[in-house]
Amino acid sequence: MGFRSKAATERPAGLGSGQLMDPRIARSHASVLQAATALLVEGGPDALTIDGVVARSGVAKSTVYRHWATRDDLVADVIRECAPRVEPLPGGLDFETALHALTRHLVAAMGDPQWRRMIPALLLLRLQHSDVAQIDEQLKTDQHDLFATVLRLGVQEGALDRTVLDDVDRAMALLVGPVLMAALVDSAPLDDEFADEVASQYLAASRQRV
Amino acid sequence: MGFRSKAATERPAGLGSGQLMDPRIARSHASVLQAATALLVEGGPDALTIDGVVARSGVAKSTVYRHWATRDDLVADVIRECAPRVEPLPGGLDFETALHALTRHLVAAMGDPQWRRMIPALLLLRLQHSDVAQIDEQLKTDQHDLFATVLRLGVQEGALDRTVLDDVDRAMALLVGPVLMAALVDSAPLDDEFADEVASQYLAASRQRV
DNA sequence: GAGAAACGATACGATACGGTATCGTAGTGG
DNA sequence: CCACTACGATACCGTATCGTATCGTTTCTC
Repeated sequence: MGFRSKAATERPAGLGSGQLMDPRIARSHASVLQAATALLVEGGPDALTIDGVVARSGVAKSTVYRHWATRDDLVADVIRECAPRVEPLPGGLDFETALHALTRHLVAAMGDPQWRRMIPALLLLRLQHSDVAQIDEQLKTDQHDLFATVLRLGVQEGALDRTVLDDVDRAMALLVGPVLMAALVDSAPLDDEFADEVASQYLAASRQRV
Repeated sequence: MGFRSKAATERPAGLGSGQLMDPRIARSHASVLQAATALLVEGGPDALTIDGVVARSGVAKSTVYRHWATRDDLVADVIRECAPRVEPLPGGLDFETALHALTRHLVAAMGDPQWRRMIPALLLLRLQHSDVAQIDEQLKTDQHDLFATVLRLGVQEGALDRTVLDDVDRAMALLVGPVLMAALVDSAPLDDEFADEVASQYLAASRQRV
């Protein structure tokens, strides 16, 4: 993932955390990232070329290569920047409301048009690009953990069979799948109503099972 | 989509349908298509290059361009060839069994490893490639019609509210989504058990609604 | 204000790829 | 057996792209 990029977003050694880095670096870094993101979103991975970024951002090619060692590093950074952050849910919720909060959080994350356009690129690049593969795995495990805690809640309340915890991924397929499909194919609007429908559907099925 | 490709798979004018075409054409056509498919599956759209196809298939470049006017036509043909064929369900089924048959048919189609690897490519290419976009739309409308007939069955039996027919796409998101997710992310095995689970979940939720 | 660091502009090399053209060869169908 | 057609090999052109190198200029930091 290009340590140069990391170095550009952190402070140089020997500076306090209040101390900001060279604003020139921040500027060019941000400009490049923005242009690269736009290109990736609009035209897919092939459209994200160095020359394209140079033309669109107004940043010189030499500067781009000062921040990213290679084009692949830039691509990975763009995806990493756009990927939704998985944040834990507030504690103290009962299972049903937690599940609804989870699906709502999900549709909100997948609703970001930039991210929606980036998902196919992520699915493709992760197969050949180890950095992108790592981003994908990170995202997956974070979501997995989040779902596991919510499902554990359901088990504790007796609403779910204990065995769901043995196959969290399967439950995720049932819950995330519809949202992913809606995001990829525009088969349903990504609003809270849809989120609630997905959650309710899962709950209805689990009630019947128990 | 390259009329040349079409011409290569059909018989020259003036021949009866029993009459086969020049076997040399069939051979080279098949070899190219097979090599191109492998390249697309293994390395994504970028890996499907003419030179790569030439190297892998043993067919000369001039021959490739005799059958396909351009690289994009070849790509479209590869996707078209691999895309699952949507065939109507047997008539006379009741709603529940029809729905289960539908989801089973679905997991069978999405289970094809070649097609699974091709879905991200399809999702990306349809945005810039009109031929691929057409394949995607064709597939979508075929599936839509299939689901519509099954859902109509549910309405006739009183198992579904009449309003589902106003938003077949939403129902498809709920039913196809989990399967798509499982195919893309390997979150669940694509077997009949999973298909039945998806169908049952949808049924449980709809029973509760009515 | 001076030194240092980042930047812009540009030229350049290497490579990969799409697509065309040519020509001799081999297989097919009548 | 013969004309015809498809094929293989190869050379070639134009272009896009990655990545490097150089050098004068701007801008920040101290």
